[in-house]
Amino acid sequence: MARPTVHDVASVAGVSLATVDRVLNGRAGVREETVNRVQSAIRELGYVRDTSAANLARKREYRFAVVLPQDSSQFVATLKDALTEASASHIADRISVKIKAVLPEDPHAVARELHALRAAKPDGVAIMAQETPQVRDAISRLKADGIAVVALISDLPSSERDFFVGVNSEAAGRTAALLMGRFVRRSTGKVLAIANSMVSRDSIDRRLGFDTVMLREFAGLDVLPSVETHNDPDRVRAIVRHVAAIHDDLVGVYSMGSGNRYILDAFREIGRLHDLVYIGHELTPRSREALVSGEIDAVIAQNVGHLARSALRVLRAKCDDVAVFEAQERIRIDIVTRENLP
Amino acid sequence: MARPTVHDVASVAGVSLATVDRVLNGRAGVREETVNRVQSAIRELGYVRDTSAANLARKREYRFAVVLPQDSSQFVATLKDALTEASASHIADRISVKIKAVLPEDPHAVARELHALRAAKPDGVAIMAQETPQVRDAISRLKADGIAVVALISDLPSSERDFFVGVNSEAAGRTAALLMGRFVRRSTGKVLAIANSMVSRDSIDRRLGFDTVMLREFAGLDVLPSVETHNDPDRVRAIVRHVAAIHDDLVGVYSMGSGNRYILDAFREIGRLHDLVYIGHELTPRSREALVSGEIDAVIAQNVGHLARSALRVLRAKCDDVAVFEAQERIRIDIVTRENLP
DNA sequence: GTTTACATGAGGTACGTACATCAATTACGG
DNA sequence: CCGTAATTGATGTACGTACCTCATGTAAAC
Repeated sequence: MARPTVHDVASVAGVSLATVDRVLNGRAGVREETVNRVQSAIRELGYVRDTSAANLARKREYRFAVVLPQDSSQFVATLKDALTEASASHIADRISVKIKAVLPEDPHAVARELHALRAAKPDGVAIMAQETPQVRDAISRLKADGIAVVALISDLPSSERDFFVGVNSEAAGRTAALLMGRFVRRSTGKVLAIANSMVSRDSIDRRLGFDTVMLREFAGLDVLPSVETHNDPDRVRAIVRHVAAIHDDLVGVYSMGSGNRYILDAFREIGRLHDLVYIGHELTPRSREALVSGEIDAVIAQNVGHLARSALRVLRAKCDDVAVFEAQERIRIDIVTRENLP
Repeated sequence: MARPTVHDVASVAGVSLATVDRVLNGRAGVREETVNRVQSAIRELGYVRDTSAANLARKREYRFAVVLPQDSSQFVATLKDALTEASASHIADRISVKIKAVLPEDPHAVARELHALRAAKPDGVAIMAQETPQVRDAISRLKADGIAVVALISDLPSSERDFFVGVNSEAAGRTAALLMGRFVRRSTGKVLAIANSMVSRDSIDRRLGFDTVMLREFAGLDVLPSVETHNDPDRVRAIVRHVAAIHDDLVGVYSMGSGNRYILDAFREIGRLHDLVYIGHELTPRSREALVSGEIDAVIAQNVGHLARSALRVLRAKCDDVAVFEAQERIRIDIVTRENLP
């Protein structure tokens, strides 16, 4: 009835505690035959290591680092808060988290930070960055040092990262398209797709997903070529005025990046905010306000609290070489409207 | 730097380990002045008890029970699976979960089960049931026995439950209405609101929320009086045919309960499934299929995995008399479409 | 036969906490 | 000043695991 312990395993396998310990912790000096005996005893009893007791005995401390882009975006700020909160609630689990901010759009800065991190010998690193050869290389070195690595928000698929904590951007774009197509009441018209920058893989994938669904299901709506704001208010204003002037049949705006501020401001200035369907990404204090006021119709979001906790859990699992509980770590694509605001 | 232990507290407070222990565990025999000294030392050091070590020493076992309605609904089935999975992933945390199924719609059956549970002296109970005087009373007795109680899915607000794990039904209904209003392309028409039964508080609240938003924002759409299916396929078929015949301007269906099967079947029979906007509740294998095929346009859901894990976490927190991490336990109202299916 | 390497056992200490026992100190009423 | 009760200290054991040392066994190599 009670949970079996190493003692039970030892007596069932007919060996001493020390041998069970050697097998469990992969230490040398045990004949293969004995290893098998111990392992079948483990299976027979359904023994599972008591991680909390093990961590206690080990005085284990998980030291994690999170590399985030150092930009003023509210999304990154809320993510940072969530990480801080999550690590605070995890002090009991012996997890400490250091947050490192690096200049975004500079692959060398990220690689430098990752390189610097190696010296601190953390147990795991979560990285939110664009995939570049430099970053891939730095991750490779971290892995060589035996450090757990997870990609956060943006996947780094061709790197050696252990796991990706985030959502499928293409599906997020498809979801945005579905809402756009269904929220727009007219069957024809133009849709503006606007992003901070279209060099990031996420933006590209979102656009891809968006176009897929728009073409397939809402062929009457015409998605204009993506425009880039580069986070410049003047540029945004110019673009918006230009687009609105040229296309008198503009019916919707899809803001692919997390920065909605300047875009909203520009549309508000020309008094078009309430008659356009506006779909954006990420829930921030500002986008929340805009949802409530009806300026934004829906936001495609990922729960930052979930992201933060998930990243820490996955890193810990990778450190302990334990299977990740996939169902719990699958980040959902949240659709947030003014009525289901969390 | 390192986490303070009872030893540190003892030396800072200038008392022995035994005294700190007495204070921490609320045992008698310590002068009030000394208690204060110890407590200020705890505050000063920021000491937090190492729960895993404490549980180890205590040989603590959390024995929880979950009372669910014994119906054949897929939603309850998936919830049960999620609970089983969650408890399996929590064996490491010394949590064991017993699931009890009781006849739904029978307050006496629930009360009987709760009464029977008292004998087993569990540490906590999660209850999914309608609020009735009998249930309220039974909860009261559980609480008197010092058992932690959380309401699951449906709140039991005027009972003595410690916490509610679930979503605000009224907000869920509002969300459904927003999607209905925006998905329907015509500005006038009839909307059918259909439920298994309208006696449950959840259904009433959903309907309330639904009407609020429909009236406020989509006044052209007329929501018909709620109809009850009582889970009877023949009855459903009759209702659906009747409604479709009378109202040739039927544009949408809001299925307020979790059972979509018969309703979908009936609409499919009369060939109306693809030209009606269909909004339902809860993600089940069947509703998932219907989303993919386009028969259902959106589903308002709650993540059952999250619900299950949340219930267990909250019960444990209540047992340890520790604060609940609110942000993590807030269940979101998920909007699920074919494009963001989890 | 002796050396050597390897395999295993036996036992201890530690982690941070709980809990029990008993001795020692203090305070107070008579 | 004594007796008694309340308070506090000192110490030990336990929880399940990790990790260390030392002893002993065995078998192959020399």
